[in-house]
Amino acid sequence: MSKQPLPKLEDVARLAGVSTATVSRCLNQPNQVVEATRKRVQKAVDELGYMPNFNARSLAAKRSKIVGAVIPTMENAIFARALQVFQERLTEEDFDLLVASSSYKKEVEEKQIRSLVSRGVDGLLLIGIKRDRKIYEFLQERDIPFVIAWSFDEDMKHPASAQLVGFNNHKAMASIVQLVLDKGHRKIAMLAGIADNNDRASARIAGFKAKMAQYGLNDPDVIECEYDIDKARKAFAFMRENYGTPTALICANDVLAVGAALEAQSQGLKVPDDISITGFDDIEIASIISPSLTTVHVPHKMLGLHSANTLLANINDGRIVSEMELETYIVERQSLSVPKA
Amino acid sequence: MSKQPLPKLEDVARLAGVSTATVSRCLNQPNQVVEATRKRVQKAVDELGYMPNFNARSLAAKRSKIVGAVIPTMENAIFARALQVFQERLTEEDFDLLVASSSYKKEVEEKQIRSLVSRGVDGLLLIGIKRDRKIYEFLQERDIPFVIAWSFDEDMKHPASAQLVGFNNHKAMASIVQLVLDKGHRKIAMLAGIADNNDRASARIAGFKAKMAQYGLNDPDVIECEYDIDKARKAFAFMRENYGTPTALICANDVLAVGAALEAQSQGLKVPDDISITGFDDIEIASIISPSLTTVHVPHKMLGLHSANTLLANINDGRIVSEMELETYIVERQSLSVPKA
DNA sequence: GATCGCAATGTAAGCGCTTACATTTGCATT
DNA sequence: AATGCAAATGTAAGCGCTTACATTGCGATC
Repeated sequence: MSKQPLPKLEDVARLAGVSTATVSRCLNQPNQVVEATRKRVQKAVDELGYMPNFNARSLAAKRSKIVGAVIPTMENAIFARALQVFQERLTEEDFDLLVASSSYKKEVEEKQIRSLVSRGVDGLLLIGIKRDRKIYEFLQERDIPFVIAWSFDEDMKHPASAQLVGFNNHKAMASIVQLVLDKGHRKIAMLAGIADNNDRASARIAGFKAKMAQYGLNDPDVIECEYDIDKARKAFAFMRENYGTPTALICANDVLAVGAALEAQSQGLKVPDDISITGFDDIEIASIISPSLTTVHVPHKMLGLHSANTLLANINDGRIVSEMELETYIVERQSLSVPKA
Repeated sequence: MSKQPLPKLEDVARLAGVSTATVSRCLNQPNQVVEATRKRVQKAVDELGYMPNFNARSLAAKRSKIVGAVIPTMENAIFARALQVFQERLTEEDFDLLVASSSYKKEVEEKQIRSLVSRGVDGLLLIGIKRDRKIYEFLQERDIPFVIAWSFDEDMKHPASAQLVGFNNHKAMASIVQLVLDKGHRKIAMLAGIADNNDRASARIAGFKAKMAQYGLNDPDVIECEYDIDKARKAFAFMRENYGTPTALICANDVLAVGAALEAQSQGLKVPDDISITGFDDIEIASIISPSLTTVHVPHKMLGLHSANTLLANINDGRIVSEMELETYIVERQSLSVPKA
């Protein structure tokens, strides 16, 4: 209750009989201070229970030791887990993490980015490439290091100052479509994510269509749907009613695939006997649902880890790792088989 | 590249022909400024693309508009989702969120709390009650509002300054054990969380044992296990080998239950025919695994929302909501049935 | 029209640090 | 012992805001 004033640097300096500059150096560049002094200061710090005020430090030093992350949502395990690793890595270097989620909304994301920058973050983690040019300009003007994670599609324009840590969504999707085609499927539809303002979603759609076109299958059925199990169920039901039932359904992520599989099963379809379903991401749920999901494994931990490393290298040493492409691979499980005769 | 100096409050003031105090008021208490001036200032702000420096603001105003959260992990969907709601609510009030995760480690958590406080957070979200007295003293000395979420067990000592938003873990666990007993099971074991330094885990164990004791079933088998599917599988295998197979297995959360169910099935046991399994949390996976899990529904969104509200009421208006007990309920699905004859 | 009271605005002192620059110290050289 | 130089420490000017307090302006009141 008393709320006695907290000790500040000056108090430590006085008690230790040194100047504030020396105390500050003890805390920030200890090797510049001779051992005897350092010990004396440390003693004073302990005695007073001194803790630095990071806001004052950030203001004076113009660096905050805070990194910001704007992700679509923590509800999808793929982001939650990547963020977990990202945060753990940051913590190792004494950085803290400010998180914001945009719910895949462009304007929200923009606001969040500005807010985090106002907070003085030393770096920023962003998901996906596609966003207003003015945001990138904004970031560049202020010299804020940022990494763009998750996307790595050649054809995508990205600002020179960006650092990429991602995978090729187009290619990964095409590869699993190839697998489905190899199994003999031709009547293939896609349950996609909302492509608007989402380059991963649109790259996956493009990958699907491109591969289909290679087999002369033009204009395949594609329905866009939010990443939500219930919405996926409804979307799948809608698809069956309006476009008929494909022999294989490609889903833009595992959440959609789970929704579709559940709906298919509750409509009496056997998966994969009556309909094959594939996912994307390889989150835990993919191996637990039955039938387990054949899906594209996205290296989410690596994404989180390398994003952190890239950012830290830039912030701490000015080292720029401009691009890092990670590999995906297909995990074959039970939800994909050859089509019924 | 240019990195021209960013406009500051003073620049805005000069351009608008007012004092810095007036600009500051426009930004923070606009109603104290007459409309004409406000417009003029707004124009200057737009013209310069001015953005306030939050570190300077926090330093001067002694409030940061940042709330911190230390959670065990984002890997468990129950926390990720609660955090998502928590963050969304904070964003509505222009607060940002600093997150840290402790991996259930006491010392890590302590360090994180100190770090967040050093950052000048206006409030703190903590999971569970049990922690060193000195941490609570630390928080009280600094007048940091904090809410303790997830726990709400009567017998637990908690500091007067704490605000609780939780549910009764003991009671909730006892209730599902009751249900299992009602089905006729008597050979019941528990796959528990690590009780050390985790009051939810220990309360759940206590709830289990207390209910068992009511039925004269003393010293039931309890194995503690980290919340991880693979570890749960191994723990279940270990349990069978060393203690035999119960007719019902109570799990301290859904992750453990899923692990146990998968292992049981891969060992040729039918769930629930050969062994009933119950979970706790009711995360998405519980309804997706087959057989779907009978489990305790934990109102994670409400936990996130009310934690945010409680904190905001305290920070913004000094209003103290000291306790808020949320209800859990059992969701009956397929993994629990009567024991085999 | 002088007086009062309140609302709007201005002045300027910090908030608690960091760091450029100045000064002192200690030590090797001569 | 005098000299020089680098390493250690000190001095003090900010960093970009907020806010207590002082001042000004303006309509209402007598």
